[in-house]
Amino acid sequence: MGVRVRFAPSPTGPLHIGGVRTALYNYLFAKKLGGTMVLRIEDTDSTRYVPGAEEYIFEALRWSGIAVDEGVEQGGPHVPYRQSERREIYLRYALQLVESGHAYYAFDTPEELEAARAGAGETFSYNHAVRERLATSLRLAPEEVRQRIDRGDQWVIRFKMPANETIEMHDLIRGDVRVNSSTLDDKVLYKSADRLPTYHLANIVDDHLMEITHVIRGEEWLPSLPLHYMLYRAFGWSETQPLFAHLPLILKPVGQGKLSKRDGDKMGFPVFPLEWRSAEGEVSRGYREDGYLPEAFVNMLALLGWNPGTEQEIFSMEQLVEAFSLERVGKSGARFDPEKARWFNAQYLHTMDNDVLGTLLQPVALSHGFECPAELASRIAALVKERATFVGELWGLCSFLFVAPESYDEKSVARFWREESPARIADLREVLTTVQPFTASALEQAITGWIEQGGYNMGQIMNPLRLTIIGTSRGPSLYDICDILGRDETLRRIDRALSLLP
RNA sequence: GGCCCAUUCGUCUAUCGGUUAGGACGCAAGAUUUUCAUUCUUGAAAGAGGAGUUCGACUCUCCUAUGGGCUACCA
Repeated sequence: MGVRVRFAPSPTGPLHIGGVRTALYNYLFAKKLGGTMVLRIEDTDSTRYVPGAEEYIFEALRWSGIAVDEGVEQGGPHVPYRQSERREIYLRYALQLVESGHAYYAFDTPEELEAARAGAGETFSYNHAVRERLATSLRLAPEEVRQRIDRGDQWVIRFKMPANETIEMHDLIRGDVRVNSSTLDDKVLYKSADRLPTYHLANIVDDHLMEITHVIRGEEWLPSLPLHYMLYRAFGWSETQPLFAHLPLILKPVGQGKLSKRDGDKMGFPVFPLEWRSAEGEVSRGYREDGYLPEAFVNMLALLGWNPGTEQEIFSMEQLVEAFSLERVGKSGARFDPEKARWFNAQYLHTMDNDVLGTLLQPVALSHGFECPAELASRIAALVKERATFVGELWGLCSFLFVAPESYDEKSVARFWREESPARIADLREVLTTVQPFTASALEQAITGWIEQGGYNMGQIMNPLRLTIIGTSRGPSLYDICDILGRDETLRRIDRALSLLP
């Protein structure tokens, strides 16, 4: 049987980039091995359900280019893929565990547990040491248990974690891990209040039923791995238990802790793939809306915690699939670096097709009131793309081609506009009236020839000339600029500058 | 507090007992350019500390420190 992996997010809000990376690694692993990628929605906490979160997850994966083979949207042999629609399944399995003696009913109310915790300090643990004394089916007579349930008392089913047993586990990234079962507590598997399982039960049951072969998830799940091993054993599924790989976490760029929703706004970079508007109207930035190219975003995420073992850094999705392996995923948490994210985007932008960039530029120009033919837009894109990090910067880098300068940058004037500049530019202007054709190469020839003839140096002439035409001292080749502007506009701008500048 | 995981330049990382510890981002300098950016070259920059094991440890073991995660009727 082929490899089957799953990405199983909880619709409690927008997926953050750590989640996207987990999905990505699952996807790369599956595709590399010709396997299947399953998307399962783990909405077993009715109190934390956030409307729209599910659609957000789907769209984020789509935008990132992470294709799902089976799931809520695409269906598959194990429908439904939304856990809230699988309620009966979980109850059946929870009951099976009670019957086999691996789990038990507990009637403690949340308030009672809270009181117990408060009384015992932080050390209270619902485990082998205390369970016999609590209100559970372990202590209560069977009739009373039945009575309480029939009466409608709230109950939960807890896993009966054995005492003092060494649980030996294996992780594809971390190697062997062992832990003594006495340090573990009796986790709730199922709650009567909403007739829904908790993560642990639903997870194991679904991974088993959906024939998942590899569980690739965040490191925050490592502490519950022993429980999951014990659950597989209790069900008698150890033989077909999936292999586990726990991914290192993505940490804040500065300070302590893992990357959180709030870091983005605080430090000026998105932590979400797509923009998200909360019910309260709060807006969180997204990579897509910030102008990142999905290919760059994915490339950047892939290298955060994984490396190919070579010095290659730019990878298409196909190349990532080809190069990916869990063996080369790192063990330690990776601090997120917004600067490197920008660098990746710039790399992709610089190699983007000029025609494509041109079509992106056209609507922006139009929004500023300028109709820009495709061919021209493409030329302009070629001229300025290497100076940009984001598509959104393109307009700012080329707007001078559409709008004549209203004023002249003070610093540039102070630096380049000399006493003799007006006369020389006026002389050069006359040369420009005769250049034929008015193209970049002809202009270059004519202007450099004139400069040489006059015994000037390039900077002495070109800098003031640039100032008159675009109003600043920075930008692409002036010959190209004049070419695009055309003779009339070029001369008009020079005349205007000569009348305004000292 | 308890349990688990981790620890190489500021950051992401390579190294799977023997290397001048390599690359990338960022930073600095230089070159190119009419300017700015790009590009190229160069530079500064690292094995947490202490014990072992070994002819030899960044690499293996232990301890300490630090960082991270978990410790819910959340995932």
